[in-house]
Amino acid sequence: MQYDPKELDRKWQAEWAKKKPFAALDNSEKPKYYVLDMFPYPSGAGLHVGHPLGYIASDIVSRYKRLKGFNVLHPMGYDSFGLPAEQYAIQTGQHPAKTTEENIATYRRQMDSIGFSFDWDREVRTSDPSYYKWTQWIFLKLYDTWYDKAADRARPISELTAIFSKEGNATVNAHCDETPAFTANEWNAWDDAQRQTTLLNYRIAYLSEAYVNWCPALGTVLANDEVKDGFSERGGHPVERKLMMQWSMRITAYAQRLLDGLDGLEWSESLKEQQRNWIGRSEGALLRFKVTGHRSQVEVFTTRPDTIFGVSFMVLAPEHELVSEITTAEQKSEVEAYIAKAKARSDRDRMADVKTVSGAFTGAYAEHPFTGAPIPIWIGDYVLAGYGTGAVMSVPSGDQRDWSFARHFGLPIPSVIEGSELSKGANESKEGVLENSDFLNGLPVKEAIKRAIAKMEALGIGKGRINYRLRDAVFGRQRYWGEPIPIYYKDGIPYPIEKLPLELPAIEKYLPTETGEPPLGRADIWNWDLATEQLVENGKGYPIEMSTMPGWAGSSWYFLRYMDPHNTDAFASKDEVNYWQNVDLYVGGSEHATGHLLYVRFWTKFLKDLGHLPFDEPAKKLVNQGMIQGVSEKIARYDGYLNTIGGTDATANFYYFVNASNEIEKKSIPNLPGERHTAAIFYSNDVITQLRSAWGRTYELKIKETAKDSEATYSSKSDLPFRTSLLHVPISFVDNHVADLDALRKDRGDFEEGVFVCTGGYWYKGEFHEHLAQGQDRFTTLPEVEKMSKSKWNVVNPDDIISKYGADTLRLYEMFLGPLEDAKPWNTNGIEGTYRFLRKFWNLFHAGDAFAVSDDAPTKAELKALHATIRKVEDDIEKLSLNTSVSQFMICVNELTELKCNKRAILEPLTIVLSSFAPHIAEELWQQLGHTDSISFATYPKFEAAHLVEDSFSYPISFNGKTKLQLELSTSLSAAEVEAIVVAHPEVIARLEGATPKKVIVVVKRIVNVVV
RNA sequence: GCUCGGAUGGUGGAAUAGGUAGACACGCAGGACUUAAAAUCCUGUGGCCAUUGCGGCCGUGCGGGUUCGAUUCCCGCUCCGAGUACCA
Repeated sequence: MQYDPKELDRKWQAEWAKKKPFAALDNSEKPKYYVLDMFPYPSGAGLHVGHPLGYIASDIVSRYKRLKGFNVLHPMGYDSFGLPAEQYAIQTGQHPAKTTEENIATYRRQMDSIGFSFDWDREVRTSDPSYYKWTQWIFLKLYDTWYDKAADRARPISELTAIFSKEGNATVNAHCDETPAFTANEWNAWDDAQRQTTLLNYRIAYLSEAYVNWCPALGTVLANDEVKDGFSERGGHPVERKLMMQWSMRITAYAQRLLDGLDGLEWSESLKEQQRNWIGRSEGALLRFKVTGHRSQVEVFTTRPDTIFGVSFMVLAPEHELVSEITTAEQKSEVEAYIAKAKARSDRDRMADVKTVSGAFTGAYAEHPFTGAPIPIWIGDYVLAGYGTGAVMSVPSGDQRDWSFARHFGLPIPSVIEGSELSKGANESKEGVLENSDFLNGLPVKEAIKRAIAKMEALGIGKGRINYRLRDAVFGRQRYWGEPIPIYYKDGIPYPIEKLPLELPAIEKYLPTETGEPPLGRADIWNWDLATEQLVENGKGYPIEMSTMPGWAGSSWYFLRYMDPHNTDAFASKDEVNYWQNVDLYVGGSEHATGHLLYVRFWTKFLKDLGHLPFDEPAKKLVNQGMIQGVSEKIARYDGYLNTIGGTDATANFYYFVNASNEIEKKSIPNLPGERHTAAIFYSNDVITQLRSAWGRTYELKIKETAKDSEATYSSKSDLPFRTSLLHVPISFVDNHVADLDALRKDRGDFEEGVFVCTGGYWYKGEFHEHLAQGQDRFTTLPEVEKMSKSKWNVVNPDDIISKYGADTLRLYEMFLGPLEDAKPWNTNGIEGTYRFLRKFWNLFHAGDAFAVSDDAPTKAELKALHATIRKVEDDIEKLSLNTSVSQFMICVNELTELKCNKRAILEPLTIVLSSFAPHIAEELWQQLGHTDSISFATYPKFEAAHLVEDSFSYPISFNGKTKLQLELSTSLSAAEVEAIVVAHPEVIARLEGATPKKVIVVVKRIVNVVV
């Protein structure tokens, strides 16, 4: 029997689908282990080779843990609400549910073909009403909760209203919006509308008017983590700031807990650091400055209250609410002009241009809280409205931005730290001693900060304050394909819809309405009838919220649903939650660091606060698999002789260069006459997918594979007028007729060269000519590593690998590429090696076509090979160092092949160890070994150290740390005995040339070092 | 700018706890088998020098340090990658 991976894949995948050996048990005495992958958004493109990397790793762990006796929960599902399906729906009119369904089918087929051991009976889809019923339920809990800072946890609103009716809000220490004080009597006298309006200031899910990231092209608002450099993360459309009524989540209430919780997590340091930076805690003081001649005060946040005597001016953000109030008549026009200018600048421009200093003087002055000195108040766009209080006390001697501003506008720069050199820039160091600072003089900075805050608090002008960069998360999206927010409005006041799920209504078109409402504004039946708790025709009930939830809503709790996916009474039963607890190993991409991974922690802590969970972190251990990048071959040089009909026109020789930003740079070739043309070729692996010329023509090319003189033409699905496909040709073929090519060869060893024959045409001197040249045009490409993406023509599909080598080879090879967490370009260079390994493994069991395993007793060498592997693989899986496990398997099989080992006592346990990596071949051989049950029910073999004990060890003998010879000595010898043998050894004596060693270091079973 | 990673042969990458640098694999070169090719197998493969023999020297981005001994620890650089950015 020959190793036939395709047949084994088919056979065992069918068997697993039928017998479900990977089902997690609901009521088990076994210890649990929860291995979770980040579930995918099912895009139309399907999986590429990068996606399965993490899934393969987690699958290996899952299968291993089962062998180790754990009840393993290893589920998979789909994050199936989202923008692309909706965009596609807008273009085609197809319901997003339909395309989503189709995409899921593709994903499922591809995942099955890799042989993952998911428990598919637990699949979840965030767009399924039976799932989002609970997303909506959690939303209502968030709506019905406030954050008690005193108790440091979320509490039901009912407990808040109870306090209000007894004591008003004076005693409440809540994380909330600014709310005027009221008494119990006032509260009790209010009508419901007024109470509800007030409560919105306290609710964790709340409606408020706020500046949001508005993306006009997408017609929706976006959360901060969905905006990158002023553009939407999806689609890359410009984003602007807009004041809107919006649902938000008071995640800021959890800022400190989200920060503290990181310490106990086994997540990568870089990921924890990203979250820490995103939360952005800074300690300092909040203090108020009186504005001369006004009742209003300017409040500022500073991390350096010690530099208070270095304040020489203040700057407000242009949007600051006090600007219009305090600006003097003389300065009014200047200030207004500046505000107008600042508004016109997009965030993008503002960010790109951080060097330019700009601002305007308001004409107003504040009073220094200690000296009473007048401090001019300016506005400037380097102060952000959204951070701190939107105003700063400027200390030009201690802050570079303040320093630049002061320099630009000729404001004073008083020194407050001894020895500051202020002619070239500010002194931002936190080391140093205060000067010119009244009661702070002579104190070191850290001490002065404490003293300053104490004094401010004593005088009642300020207080110590911790500020966070983290913003509340905008929750509403003006989209169709998301969870409806279960809220109706009565006189503009929001109320919850308790009857869930509130299902997404059908609509005709998926665009916003003509009046600018979200797509749900197109639904005819989107009113709520209170009496019947039913949807009713618009106008017959209360209008329902038209925005939907963001993509991160469904993914913020999905790990809980897997525990009990079919429960209709709760998101998951208490029993299941208590048994499975949180995720033991979570595998996914680091791009979710400040989005999903923050939100899921937030919701977990929230649900813990309400008593629904016994833990407050979703995942104990998290591993980020590195991105598998694609390699795009880009033309670095192209030499073409453009032949016209009837003759060769060598004057059209041209040359171009594709630079790093994928732009084509024209380069002229000295001493060669003619017009210069440019072109770019994109291809993946062996096939060029596209040739675009700079003059707008795309060529179809017929390729000559010159080495074998066979012709190959590739057709394409593209609707481009001409189409290109190329094969590599051996470098030796290329007649390098242009001198620069040699320079290129020297610079880079990784280029490819080829020749193509063009049967398309080209534009020359304004005329189109059919191209008849054969084998004349030459190109040189350089590979460039970039993200694998459809638009870059560099996607490698796992299906191709599987159909050629089978799933086990793909699994092993992806692990063998390198450390799981490293980013690495995809290449198939080594795939033959892993395939060869599997065949060698198979051959251990077979003699010719016959299964031939003997029951003879194993030798010591065979046992050693086996047990070294048992231990190494076990250690490696715990560390997720899976590339070295694959190496170990190769070493072991090489040794067993050498030993001609075909013994059951060795091969059977080895098959179990390998089964988590290469399950198909393992199942087959397990069956051939006579087992009827799936190998996933086997037990991981026990490592026995005795088999690795050696009688002798080959000591490396080094002189001054440099190894010179080996001595085979018994391992039972003591250090002193080894030393005695070594110094008496003739070769050692010869090397010493009569000298006496100063010292001999012996580390038993490791090394001997003779110091001369 | 700041934060966090990283730098080892032609390539991907190994190297418990400071203890034989380069495991394993690819590629390449030579050989066997074959009409031929594929597949398979064998041998070699960090660099330089010597190869009539043993061998010798250098070598983990660069410069220092600690140590009997440093890819590993410490100090100072260079370069690359990722994240983040007027955050007061």
